[in-house]
Amino acid sequence: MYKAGLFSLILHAIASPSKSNNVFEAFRKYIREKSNVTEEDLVQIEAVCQYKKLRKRQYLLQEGDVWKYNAFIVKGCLRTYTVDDKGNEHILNFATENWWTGDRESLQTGNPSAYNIDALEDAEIILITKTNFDQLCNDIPAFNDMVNAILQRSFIASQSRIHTFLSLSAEEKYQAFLQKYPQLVMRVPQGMIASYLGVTPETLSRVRKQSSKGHRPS
Amino acid sequence: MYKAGLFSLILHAIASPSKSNNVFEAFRKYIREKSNVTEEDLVQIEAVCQYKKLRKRQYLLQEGDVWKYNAFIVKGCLRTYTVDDKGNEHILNFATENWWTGDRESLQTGNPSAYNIDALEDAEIILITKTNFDQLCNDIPAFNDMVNAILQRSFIASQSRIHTFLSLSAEEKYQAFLQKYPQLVMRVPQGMIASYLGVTPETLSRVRKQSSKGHRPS
DNA sequence: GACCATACTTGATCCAAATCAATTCCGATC
DNA sequence: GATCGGAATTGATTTGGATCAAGTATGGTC
Repeated sequence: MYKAGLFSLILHAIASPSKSNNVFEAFRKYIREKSNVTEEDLVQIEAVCQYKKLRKRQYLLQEGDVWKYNAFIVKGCLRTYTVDDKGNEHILNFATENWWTGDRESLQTGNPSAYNIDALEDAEIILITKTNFDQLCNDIPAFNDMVNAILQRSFIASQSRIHTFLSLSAEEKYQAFLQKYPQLVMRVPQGMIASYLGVTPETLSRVRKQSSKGHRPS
Repeated sequence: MYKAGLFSLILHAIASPSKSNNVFEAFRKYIREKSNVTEEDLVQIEAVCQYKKLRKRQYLLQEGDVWKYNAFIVKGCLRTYTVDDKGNEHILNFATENWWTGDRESLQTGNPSAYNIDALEDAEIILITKTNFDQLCNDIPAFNDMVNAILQRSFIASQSRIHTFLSLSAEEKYQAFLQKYPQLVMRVPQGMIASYLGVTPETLSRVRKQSSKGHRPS
């Protein structure tokens, strides 16, 4: 245990540890695919990247803390959620490999976050502070464009999720989720999917039973 | 009637008609407040603006059409909504003075829109085609920054609305709406607010009755 | 391989909100 | 100022999903 802690300290201290090379390679690949940055730009980007490991159940952000980064997920699965008075969790989103996460609102305003973010699986993450990130956006137009394209897509997705709440039943929301995020269904506990859809675990369980009856009655 | 049509044709034909001067002045004011564009930039921006009037109930966009603009509202109130199989309307958002509207998804993908946008009151709108708009973003960094800031805020707001659906009751959603958009409550028919909140008009009516009992029992 | 904690299922009951069905209340139009 | 049509209210009833309460896997740990 103590050894592991020491090792990760070393990882942080040295510039390009062997382990995180793979990590950055995944990040580089992502950026190359999504934008037209040059190799020199990539060097500048990597220079401000921090590497972070999370074990399952560990927090990336806790309610009440101010969020100061942009977080890119290299490996693993995280969730953003709140806990209400009655202790119920409400999941705002999941994020897996090649997605970004964090609390844009807290980042923007500097106010304490209303959200928790934790790891559903062991995870590896790249963090860039807001200051550095803004600098990158200023210095590298292609990076800026990429960031805006991502934001645009996020917004469109969230509009579509709102529409889901306005117009679909529990069953329909689940079917839509299956369509949209088939990989997540395998990775995420069912109760959390229920929470994401805004229904109880019991309801989702029944919905699944029902719809399995419909298809292929064996 | 015919006269009015002729007049608006003339409005379109000439460069800076007296009437739309006021319109552009409102737009200029907005941009000056929200960004650091120069007066020359403003000239470039205005050069690509189209002016459009809508009467109450008129459509800005109909389901199935491809949306090609960014629309700034100078005056009036519009809504974006869908109609489901049973004929129920689901309102995704309202937009009033100094807001932008349109369908980002259709604009982005070039696919036919799933949404309708129409005017709840007579409205005056400035339209900029996607092509021109992208050009402005390229040419004028301050304009680009403004646009991204707006998108950022829209995303944050829509996250917060999602949270609303996950965690609040009908009554709580209405109270939150009152807090967030007090002006809209006066302008928008109650049934449409119900639709925006994802409840029936009957439920909203009862919710209001209940909560009025609670406060100041006369 | 026994044990425990956590997730999932299943059943019974309850409740918030939907639906169905009249009124009543306006604001626009003649 | 009478009339008409859409909006809001109100009431009665139904219902989808929540809640409460056991069971039943299932995966992780010793």
